[in-house]
Amino acid sequence: MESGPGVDEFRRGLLAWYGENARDLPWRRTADPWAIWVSEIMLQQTRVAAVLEYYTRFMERFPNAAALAEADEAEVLAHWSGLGYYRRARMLHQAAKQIMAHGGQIPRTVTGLRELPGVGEYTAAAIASIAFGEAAAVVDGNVERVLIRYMGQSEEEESRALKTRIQEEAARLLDPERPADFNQAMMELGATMCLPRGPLCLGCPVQEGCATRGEHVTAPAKKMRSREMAYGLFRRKAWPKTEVLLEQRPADASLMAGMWELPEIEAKTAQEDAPALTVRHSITNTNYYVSVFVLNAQQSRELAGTENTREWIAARMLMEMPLTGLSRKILKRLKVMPGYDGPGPLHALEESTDRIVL
DNA sequence: CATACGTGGCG
DNA sequence: TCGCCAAGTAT
Repeated sequence: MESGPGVDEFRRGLLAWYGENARDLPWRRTADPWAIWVSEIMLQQTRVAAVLEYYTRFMERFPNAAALAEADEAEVLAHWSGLGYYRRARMLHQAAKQIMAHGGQIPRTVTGLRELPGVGEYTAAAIASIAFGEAAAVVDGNVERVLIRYMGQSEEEESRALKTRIQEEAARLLDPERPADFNQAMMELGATMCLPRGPLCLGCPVQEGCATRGEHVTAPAKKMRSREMAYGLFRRKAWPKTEVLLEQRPADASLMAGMWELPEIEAKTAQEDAPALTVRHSITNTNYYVSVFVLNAQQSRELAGTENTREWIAARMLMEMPLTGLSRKILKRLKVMPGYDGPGPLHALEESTDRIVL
């Protein structure tokens, strides 16, 4: 009853392939549960390439749960700024506090981990297996796609039944001797070989037992909406004391609550000059076409009133602000704040930069 | 169970 | 200028 057809071959083939092809990623070089936990949260719905730009810097500042628990939320968000899904950062912060309030030990089991805010079925299984060796099968988007293809799928199967079948198949195939490697191998296979479109079946280690060799129906996508808007980059004082006007989103906003951004201005208002910058920014299913106008302190008086907090922020402080990704992007493009040189500590605004370039 | 939640890159 | 994604969770 233990192993159905082909299970041993599946495990052997997959693990051998993973041994040869695993990408060298920072969170694969550690056995520290905290480091693995942080990586799993950052990787939720987020590309590896994007996480790499944040992970090391975050871990240097918050090397353990205690460090994060002691930090202010604003600083946590500042280190997450641009990564998206900020609720993840808030929940991770809450979870760290929760752990420190209960003795400081990270739970070692799926059941225990599942209690933590921000840790769902996938993440609990990932941490339990990778950090603690529990034989729990992970099912993320990659694994789901791999298994649907591997098992085959009938037209009339209900989605609930399919989910169950995927979970069961993942558990059946899981190598109980090496759950950490097996789970990561499954995800790696989905991420690098069993691609959503154009799967690389010829190089697939489990091709032989695969029912479909790559067929996969994808759900029709939702329509994108478009919206035009404009931001004002209001500035005052000369370099290096330059300040820009920022506005804080309401604490109860559904989107990016409590984070700071440039003040929005009337998109239609006749601006004398062309925008200093135009960018597209898509959030969920809305494409924002954003124009940014550079304005002076005088003109800030023409701003519409708001309940929100507005403050003049020194350019050199921007790195420490929990900015929205869009405002961060704009401030970097306009060289009001420096970009990152990849992973590493935050660096201060360089003194060599003479003045704002527009 | 559907929906909201962010972002940057690519064709 | 536009569609689609990528290691999910909470409600």
